[in-house]
Amino acid sequence: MSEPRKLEVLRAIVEDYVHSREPVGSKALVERHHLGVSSATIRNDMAVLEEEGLIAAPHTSAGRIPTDKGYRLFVDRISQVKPLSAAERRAIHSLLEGPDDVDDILERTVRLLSQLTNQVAVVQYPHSNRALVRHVEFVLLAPKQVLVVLIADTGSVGQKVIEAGSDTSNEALMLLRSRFLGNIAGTQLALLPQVLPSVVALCPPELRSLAQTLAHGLQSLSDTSREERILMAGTANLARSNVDFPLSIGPVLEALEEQVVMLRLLSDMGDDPRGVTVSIGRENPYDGLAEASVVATGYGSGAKVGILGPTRMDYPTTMAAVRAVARYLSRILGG
Amino acid sequence: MSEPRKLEVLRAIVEDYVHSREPVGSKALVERHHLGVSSATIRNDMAVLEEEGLIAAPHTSAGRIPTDKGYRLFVDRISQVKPLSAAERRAIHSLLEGPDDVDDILERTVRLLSQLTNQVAVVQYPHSNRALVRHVEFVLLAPKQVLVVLIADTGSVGQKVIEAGSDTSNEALMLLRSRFLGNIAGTQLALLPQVLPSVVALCPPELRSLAQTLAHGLQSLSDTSREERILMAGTANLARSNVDFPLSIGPVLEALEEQVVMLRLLSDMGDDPRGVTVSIGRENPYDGLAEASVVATGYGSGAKVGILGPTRMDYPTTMAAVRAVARYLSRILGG
DNA sequence: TGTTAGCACTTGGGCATGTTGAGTGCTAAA
DNA sequence: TTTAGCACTCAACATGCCCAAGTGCTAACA
Repeated sequence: MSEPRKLEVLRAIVEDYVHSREPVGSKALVERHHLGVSSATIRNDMAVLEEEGLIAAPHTSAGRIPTDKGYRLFVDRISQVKPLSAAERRAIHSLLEGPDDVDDILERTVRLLSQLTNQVAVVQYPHSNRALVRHVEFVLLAPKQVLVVLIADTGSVGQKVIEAGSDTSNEALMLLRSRFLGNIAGTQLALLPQVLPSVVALCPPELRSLAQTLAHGLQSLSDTSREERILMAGTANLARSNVDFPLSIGPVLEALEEQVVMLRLLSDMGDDPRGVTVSIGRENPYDGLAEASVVATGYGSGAKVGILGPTRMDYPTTMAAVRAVARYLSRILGG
Repeated sequence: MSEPRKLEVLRAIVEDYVHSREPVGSKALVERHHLGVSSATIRNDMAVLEEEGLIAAPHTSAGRIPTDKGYRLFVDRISQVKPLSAAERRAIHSLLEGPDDVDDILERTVRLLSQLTNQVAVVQYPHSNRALVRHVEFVLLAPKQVLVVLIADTGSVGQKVIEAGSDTSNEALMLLRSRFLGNIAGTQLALLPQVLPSVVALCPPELRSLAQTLAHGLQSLSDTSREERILMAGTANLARSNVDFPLSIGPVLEALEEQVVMLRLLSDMGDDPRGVTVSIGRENPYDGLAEASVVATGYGSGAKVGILGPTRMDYPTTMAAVRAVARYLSRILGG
């Protein structure tokens, strides 16, 4: 058997199966694709493919379906990313051009991506390493409760309520606010952990403890709050794509609800700067996603966008959509 | 037939069906509940109930299942709200006592409620009519782009990016900020629409247009941004509860994703201050929820909490959980 | 008048059986 | 290496059958 034809057969099987949702047999293959050989030859090739673990037969006399490994090879070596249709490009343009809030943009992005791919779309809040401190605000909510607000020049706003060890006055907060602001305005968020201690040291001794608490709050706002959130849309697509045969949708929904799981999933995926990364079926670190694939890529300075869907998905088109959306996102939000 | 027994039969049918998921017949009924009569009598009663549209038979020789109308009567007249178990009370206490962020509290609330009821939990952001303006911030993001931040004394933070008509300087924003702050600090958010115009009028003519834009931004932050958001958790429960027979889960997921739909749904439900409100099956204004019920109630100053699940749910227990959670929420967030 | 026992009737679900068609693997020839 | 041919396998579907659960009705009963 010739190597190129073998790949061609695999490609045909994947495409047909994705399209029809049914195991594909040798005869149907030669009819739909004009490979220049007979069904018997295809059968031989299929036997080899099966031996190599690239395809499998649900039962003795049914067609073959791709295995995770088969999809993997398909994605890595065969499929070429399809260009988006003009209509899709237009959709991306028009939906993402409104120059609004970061939150707004992200929300529209997931929506768009889920509609484009008919899958569940997920986006991580952008990394803001290079963001600078714009403003700091301390608001006294209760005698021992302070709301800490950190505003970056990128337009992202972080907030957190913290507990003060002892009663606090508005005056003290005013004072501390100007101290902090004077010293860290314009500083990179990423550098806060290094800068904050010295600011605390400058504060009057009687406020030192409060300052320490506030600094701690600011720091946690700077590194975690934003980057560790995700947004998603299109969960209804899960139900749609599995209308006939029951992929267990439950575990998938559970995974989607656990932000921690999704975040780990996304960050575990290599950050291939050339293109999108695909994680197929059991390659996923989470058991509930054994029948699902994730297609994701980075945008901006390292955060992820992507989709999640059944292993049986149209990889070329999906990958194209994810890549395109990520590019626009990078452009809009800046590197 | 005696009226009280008829109701008793309906109650028994509902309870058995909720529990077993299977149509319940006359014989099984007399066995499991010690009504003092024979199955034949029950059959007669059932015939009457069916005539009144309270129960229905899937096919000729199967048991009966409650109709929407049957559930309605059950909820309105029969079921008495069950007290929560001690364990459940404890769960509510411990999970909601951490004195954190509003967002934090709400997030934990939906989680708790979904676990308590095994349904999808939904909570609307609290109405903050009585909240006072604590702070206002304008941040220049780009020459024509300003981030408007509004902080209330309740700890809620609203933010929005707006487009300025012409180039803007930091100095101008500084000036406007202090003007605004001086005039509206301490004002009720709900009163902003009345107060803001006069503030704008006080600004220097050359900044009047910008001030107008900013005021508009503040106003939209005050009335809409927070109250029109919802949080939800437990969508995976949808899949679980319908594992055997396929309630079309797709439309429900779609509804859940559309915040607008959910918001309307919640606010359309009467604001019965005495207890929880239930909307059953086709009573729901949204078609996709024809096989679902919503159990909700108000908390704080009018926002809603509730759950969504299949019509075949354990109403008494669910209602108890919703009510209990709402009470705690009111207590924590203050009226 | 309401309740009960008895009985004929309906019907979905389970089961055993038969049939069909798609698809395979193998062999022998080209 | 490819191909035609053929025996074989097996899920899916259909058919017929029986059974159990459940109903509605009628006639007797308290």
